[in-house]
Amino acid sequence: MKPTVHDIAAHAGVSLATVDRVLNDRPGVREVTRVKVEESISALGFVRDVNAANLAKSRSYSFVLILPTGNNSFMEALRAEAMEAAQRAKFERTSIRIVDVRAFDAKSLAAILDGLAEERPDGVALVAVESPVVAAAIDRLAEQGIACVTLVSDLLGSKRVHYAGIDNLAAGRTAASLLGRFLRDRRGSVAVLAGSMLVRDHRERLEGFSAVLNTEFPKLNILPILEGWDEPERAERMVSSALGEHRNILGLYSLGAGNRGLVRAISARSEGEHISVIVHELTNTTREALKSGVIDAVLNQDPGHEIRSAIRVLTAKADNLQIVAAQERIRLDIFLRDNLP
Amino acid sequence: MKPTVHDIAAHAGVSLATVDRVLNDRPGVREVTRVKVEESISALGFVRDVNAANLAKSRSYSFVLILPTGNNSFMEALRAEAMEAAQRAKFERTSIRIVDVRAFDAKSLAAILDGLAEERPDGVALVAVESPVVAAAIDRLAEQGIACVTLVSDLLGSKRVHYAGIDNLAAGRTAASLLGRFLRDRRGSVAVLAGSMLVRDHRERLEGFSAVLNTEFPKLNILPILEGWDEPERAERMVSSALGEHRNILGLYSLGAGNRGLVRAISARSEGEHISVIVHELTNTTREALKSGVIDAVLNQDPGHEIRSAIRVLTAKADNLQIVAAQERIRLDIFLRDNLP
DNA sequence: CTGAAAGCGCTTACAG
DNA sequence: CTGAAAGCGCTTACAG
Repeated sequence: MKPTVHDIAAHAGVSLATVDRVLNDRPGVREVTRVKVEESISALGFVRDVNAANLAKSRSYSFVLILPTGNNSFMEALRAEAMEAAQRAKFERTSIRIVDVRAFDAKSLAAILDGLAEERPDGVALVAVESPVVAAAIDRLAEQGIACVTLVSDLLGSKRVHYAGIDNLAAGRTAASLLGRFLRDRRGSVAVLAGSMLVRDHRERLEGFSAVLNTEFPKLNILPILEGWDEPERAERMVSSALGEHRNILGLYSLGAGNRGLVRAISARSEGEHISVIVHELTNTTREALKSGVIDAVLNQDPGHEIRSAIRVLTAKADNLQIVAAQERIRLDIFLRDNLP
Repeated sequence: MKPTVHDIAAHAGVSLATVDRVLNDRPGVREVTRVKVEESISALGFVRDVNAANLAKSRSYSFVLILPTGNNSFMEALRAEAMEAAQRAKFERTSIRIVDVRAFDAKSLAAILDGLAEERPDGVALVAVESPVVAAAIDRLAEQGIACVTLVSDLLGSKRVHYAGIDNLAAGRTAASLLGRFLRDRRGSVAVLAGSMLVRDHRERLEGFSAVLNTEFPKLNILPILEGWDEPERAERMVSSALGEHRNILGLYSLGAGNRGLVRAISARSEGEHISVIVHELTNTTREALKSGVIDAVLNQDPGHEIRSAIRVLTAKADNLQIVAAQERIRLDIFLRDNLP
């Protein structure tokens, strides 16, 4: 039988309360007593039942997820997953509140974070915006012992305890590697559609992409970056005019959003050979384009995994428990037409 | 405040025991009483605290994982993950026993399954072997209410409650799709190295591979399958002689194990242009070959995810709870040199 | 068919 | 600094 606190108490000749004090590192125990109890703990191989402890404490967790608004398909999916998770969490004494913030609005985000100092949730997950005011707000929460996890977009240099998202440098490198292989031995140009070079994710993807393409596939040259602001209409215009202007475009990497416009622009082409296209995030648009052959590959991050992971990590941090690192690593999914889920 | 059984009892004017009977669908409650309690439950929006219930029941889970022996890198990784999971499980009142069985030995596997009828674990996970005796043994356990989950290799037609593994047809299709794109427009042969055509996984991968290659990439023709029995030495010999015999081999798909031999055979070639190579499972060998450029892509299933998923599913089934389907879907990972974990 | 009481493994005031 | 008792939200004999 697994030993319980009663067994420890009996073995050490102390009361339950004292065992509990030692177990939880609470003050007010004489050194000799503490040692005695600790010896019993290791002698009997005691491991605390966390669920029972949480029940006794009436422990419940309260987390806040701060998600950007906007009609971006990916962010919508992230929000839907967050709402499902919130629903399931109720059964495990965990309450999850979803807070909206305007996308890329560092000031508002920081203000929301500061506002949480009063509510004192057990943890916060946020899609970070790269800004010193946000980092400072995260650090203030950290001071108070409120753990912050960055979601999708990281904020290095802040005191966030974990990042639940993909490695964007690796994503860019992977895109280049795939595109280079798809275009094996051909000579020509590659267009890149980004959202904005002000966003770290996009900069990192571009950096990884450029590095691999330039060193490993020197026959392919990257055209000036198209900044589509993640807007379908603008993306369509930019891609269309690029396709018109440069007749030797062999490949296209879309590292941001707005892929509806990109698909329209490519589909509108009446002539020319197949262009190899790699985009990010599996949405209805990209799924259909993958099936129809307009897009060759989709790099994806699983919003469900990101949300579940963020919550698991926050829960673990709240109780100072270990996480299973491999389980929390967010994969870069590569989808072809043939392995769509 | 979240309502508890006490609140339900008070609201319905009955005792805790009766609430419990209704909650757990136990007999011996008059219909009127049952209705009264159920009304209170929905009126107060009661949801049962599963952890508290498990504590009260002194509920503990006992699962058996049946894993094939052999020095296959993938199976070793699976076993290592199982042992880690067993370690972690102790903290959650779950005991996991790992049982060895000779690989591909249907009779022994069935005997082990039958032997479990006495032990009566709460659930069993096994790497299935395609055989009627195994299916029958799984069904006998199912009759007794012992849930079986197939791991890595499925057994259709049996009463297993879940399959924790990849879609092997999709894996084969993906391999063909990648290889076809890597070899864009070229005309030549593709070699396929399998373990054995007697194993369902391998047959399915080949089926998916052939289907896509034949329909979408007609310039590539598949050479007669090399059966390497998952043994490095034999694989090396077969690949070497195939490379010697067929001078127009452009690509190679290894859908089984024994990749150490394959890498040696390819590395030994002194002449000829780059051959595009796609293999299964990320191991030390394939990781290094990916880095050095001998291999172009690795299709992988995450053994850690498979083990954790099997255990989560068994736990859920043991208590008749829902699983989060998306979380339990085992992805087909595609690794290039650029997105290695 | 129904209920009062004890218990699962821990924690928390409170008293000393 | 230490302990006895009650309690977290459920379930389980046992009695009626």
